Amino acid sequence: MGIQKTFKALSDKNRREILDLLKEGPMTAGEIGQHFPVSGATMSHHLSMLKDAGLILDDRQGKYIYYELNTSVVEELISWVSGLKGGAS
Amino acid sequence: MGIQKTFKALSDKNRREILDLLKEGPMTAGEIGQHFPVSGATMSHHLSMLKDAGLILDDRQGKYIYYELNTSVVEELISWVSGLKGGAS
DNA sequence: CCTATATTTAGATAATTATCTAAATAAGAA
DNA sequence: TTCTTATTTAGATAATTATCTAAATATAGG
Repeated sequence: MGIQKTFKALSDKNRREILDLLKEGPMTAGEIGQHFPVSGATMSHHLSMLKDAGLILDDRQGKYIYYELNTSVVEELISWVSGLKGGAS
Repeated sequence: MGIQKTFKALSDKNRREILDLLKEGPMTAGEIGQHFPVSGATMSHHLSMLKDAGLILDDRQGKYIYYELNTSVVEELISWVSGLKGGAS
């Protein structure tokens, strides 16, 4: 994964809003898509970037793919950002 | 400022490395530039984005402009990221 | 197997961004 | 003022990215 992909993923407003949505719990790609004025293909692309960055996990259940937050990478992020405050590297 | 500019600023590796450098203390644009294989104009552009995001502050002293970390925006960032862990929005 | 639904992948295009060179601005020193 | 140095701004270009439509894949249910 790496911090580069994480920040790239978070640099898009739609993707940050997807994460916000997923705070409420797992949701299918289609359900997530209903909250945004973009095509399913575009939504799939955003989900793919978030997944590649490790920020979300996917879980196929039959026809549906459920996405959920992966908070373990959030820890890594907080650690990086906190490092900015910490003082000399 | 806003979280959008902050994440956009952090989505570039060079800019994150500039912040890393500035952990050691204030530095002029020229000194920062020496650490990267880019032109002065490109460095100026990166510094401008970091400044616009509120991540650094500038302080002209004669011919030089010193840049330094601005940790107050780092707080805002940590808060946003922590919100991902926190539970329902 | 065939059809319908959910999602992704492929390919194209428009917008954004990183970068460069050249020119402009700012400041100190001769 | 003129020259030199530090930095930014302007304008152009190449690379990246967000988005779309159309086609492909995956799965469930007749």
